[in-house]
Amino acid sequence: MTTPEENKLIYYVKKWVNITKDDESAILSAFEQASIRKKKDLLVPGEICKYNYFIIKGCIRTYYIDDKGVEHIYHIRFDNNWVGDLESFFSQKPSKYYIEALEDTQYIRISKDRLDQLYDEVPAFDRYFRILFQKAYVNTLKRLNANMWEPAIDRYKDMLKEHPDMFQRVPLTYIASYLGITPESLSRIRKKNNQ
Amino acid sequence: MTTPEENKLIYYVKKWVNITKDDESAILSAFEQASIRKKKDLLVPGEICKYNYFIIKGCIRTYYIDDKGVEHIYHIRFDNNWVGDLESFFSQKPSKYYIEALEDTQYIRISKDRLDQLYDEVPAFDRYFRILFQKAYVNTLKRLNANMWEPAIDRYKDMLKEHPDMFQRVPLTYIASYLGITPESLSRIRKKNNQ
DNA sequence: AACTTCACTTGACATAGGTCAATTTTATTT
DNA sequence: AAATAAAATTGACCTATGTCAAGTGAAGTT
Repeated sequence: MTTPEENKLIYYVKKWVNITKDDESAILSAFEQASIRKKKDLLVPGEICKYNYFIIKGCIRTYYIDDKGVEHIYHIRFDNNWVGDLESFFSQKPSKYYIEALEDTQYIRISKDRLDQLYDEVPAFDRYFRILFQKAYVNTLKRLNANMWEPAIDRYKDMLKEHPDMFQRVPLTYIASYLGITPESLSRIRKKNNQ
Repeated sequence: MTTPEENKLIYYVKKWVNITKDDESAILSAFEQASIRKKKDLLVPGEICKYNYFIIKGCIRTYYIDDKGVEHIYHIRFDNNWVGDLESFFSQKPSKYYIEALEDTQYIRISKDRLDQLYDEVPAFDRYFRILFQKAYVNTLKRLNANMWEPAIDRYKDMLKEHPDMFQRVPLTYIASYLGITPESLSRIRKKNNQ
């Protein structure tokens, strides 16, 4: 009944909260499984973000395009991570973002209504997301701090250390945007770092 | 039994989740009320952040001091907001931050153990914090975006618009740090903005 | 009221990183 | 394999913001 794909979510939920067998099946039945091909969009600006996505395997980026036509990347996420435009998802108002697959990607997804239902059915799931958001918030504060007060080369070295896989799987242009610099600057930083 | 101070918290909790009268008293009994004078610290680096604080009235900043001795301000918060070093609070490991009163401040506080208890007693409180962290996360992403991709003058104008009170209550030096610039730059930006 | 400290402003100069344009390298498509 | 497109590099130059130092003003303290 439960595929290995879905069980990956259960595995990660159990890392943080206790759930019963009943909870497990309630959770699993709330998700749909799907996949998307490289370069295709899960969401484009103007659309409402109807789902919250959990990546089983693959790579997803979220970004927006500013007035001058420049892309700015918020997130690049791999296996076993959540993605979505939370703001649009929770308000059910149109999004400003693109959510795009950078690799062929398998995911599971849950709609807002279904998630709200699930929160009522399985209070532990409320707690799971409380913990998840808490961690996401702390991490984003750290990223903010690094972007405000650390030079780009330190942010680059940090990423090399924390996410070496990123450089295998994602073009440098995207990594540059995620780090808050231009591709040219990243190129120069890498050159300096290799000498 | 319940003072007006404590009821402010209940008022804000009720904005987001439904709670019973029993829940209300469970919540209220979990908090202690206290106050702190201007320029005094709720937390200094090396200490564990034992409490999460809800400001009833006053102003609190959180900041750290870098290797070069420069202060960097994360948050400046007024009445009806939460403050604390979440990372230290949840891990119960030593903090890197100062949490300091910028005005004489009344607050209520809750310890980690008591909060964990409360989450079990009142599942709605879990949900309340889920929603709170979710919002904090989205807001921090916006702040990150602004700091990465918008010029300082836009961030300044934004603050003028969204938090005009800030300029009444907080020295410009602190506002500059919060905006991610030096006091000198803020001074020049303000000059330019007035002409 | 005088003293001291802190907050703010201004100027001269420095620098990290951005911009634009050309070139090379790598990947994708036919 | 050739053709095309996309990604990455490099150089010359620019700009926003930082740094350091001096000066003025405002606020808190004795």
